[in-house]
Amino acid sequence: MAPSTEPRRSDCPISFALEIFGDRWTLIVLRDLMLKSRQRYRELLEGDEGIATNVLAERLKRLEQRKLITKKRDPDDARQFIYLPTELAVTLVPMLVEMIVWGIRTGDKDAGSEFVARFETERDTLISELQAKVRKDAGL
Amino acid sequence: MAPSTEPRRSDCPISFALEIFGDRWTLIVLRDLMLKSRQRYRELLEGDEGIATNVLAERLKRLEQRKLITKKRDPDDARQFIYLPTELAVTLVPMLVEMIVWGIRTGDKDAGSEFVARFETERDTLISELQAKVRKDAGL
DNA sequence: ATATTTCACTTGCAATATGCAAGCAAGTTA
DNA sequence: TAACTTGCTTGCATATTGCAAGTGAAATAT
Repeated sequence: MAPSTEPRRSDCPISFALEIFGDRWTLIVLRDLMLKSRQRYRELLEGDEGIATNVLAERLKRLEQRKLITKKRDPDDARQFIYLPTELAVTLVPMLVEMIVWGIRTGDKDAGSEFVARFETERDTLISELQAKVRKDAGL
Repeated sequence: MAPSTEPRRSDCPISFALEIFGDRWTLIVLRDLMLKSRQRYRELLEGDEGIATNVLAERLKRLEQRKLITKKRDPDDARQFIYLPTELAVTLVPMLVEMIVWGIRTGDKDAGSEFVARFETERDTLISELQAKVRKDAGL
C-alpha cells in the first residue's frame, strides 16, 4: 500500500476511497473491528483469512493515521492494545453493507439469505442498528 | 492480483468481493466503463489516474472471466475492441454510489456536493437512473 | 526471585504485483 | 506501400505481500 502521505492520484472520490481501502486487507480489518467486535491485535490475526503479522501491523498504523481507528492501552494488561473504530469508520457501514449484500447475492446464494431479506425490506433500519452496535462496542 | 481460479480465502461475502475488486485498479476500470461511458482500451488508458498498459490488460481479462464485462470487436474498426459492463456489473452501482458519497464527504467536501444532496433526498431514484444509463450505454 | 509464556510487533527474505518503456502484429489511412 | 493507430505483450526495476523467525516488555507460573 502507498503511504498515506502521498498526493492523491486524482480528485475522483472513488479513487480517493481506493487509496484508503483499495487492497485485499484494509476492509477485512475494519470488518473484524466493526462487525465482529474484535479489538486486539491477537484477535485480528485469528480471522478466517489469515492476515500476516507485518501486514496487520502496517494496516493498523495506516488506519490510525487516517483516523479510522484509535489505539489505546488495555488498562487491565499493559502488554495489550485496544483498537476501536472511530465515528468516521461508522460512516463506512452503508458501503460495507452494500458490499456484503453484493457478495452474498453474487458468490454465496445460500449463506446470508436472511441478511439479504432484511436488507430488502428495511435497509435503513438494518444499517442504523449496525451503526448503533458499532458505536456501543467502541464506546462512542 | 490473484488469478480468479484460486480458492476463496473464506466464505465471508466481503472477502469474496475483495477477491474481485480489492485492489487499486479494478473499480477504477469499472467506474470508467459504467459512469464515464468509456468503452475502448485507449479510452480506459486515458483516465486521470494513469493505469499502466499491462495492468489494464490484466484487469480487463479478469473482469471478463468474472463476467463483469464483455469484449466485442468494433464493427467499424476491426483493430478496436469494445468493452461493455454486464448486468452483473450494473448490480455494483449501489456500492459504487455509497463509495462515491463516502469519498466526497470524507475527502472532498466541496466537489460533488450536489451529488450528495441528491443522494440524501432521493437515493433510490439516483441509483435507478444511473443503472438505467449504464444499461442503455451498454445496450442491455 | 527466576523462568516461562504471552503479546505486539519487527526483521529478513522469497514470491508476487506494479510501473515504466519499448516492442509487435493486425488493421487502417495517406 | 509506407506510415500510423490500436491493443496488446515483454523486459526489467521497484514496491508490496506472505511466511518464518526473532525481539523486548509485561504478565504468569514455579
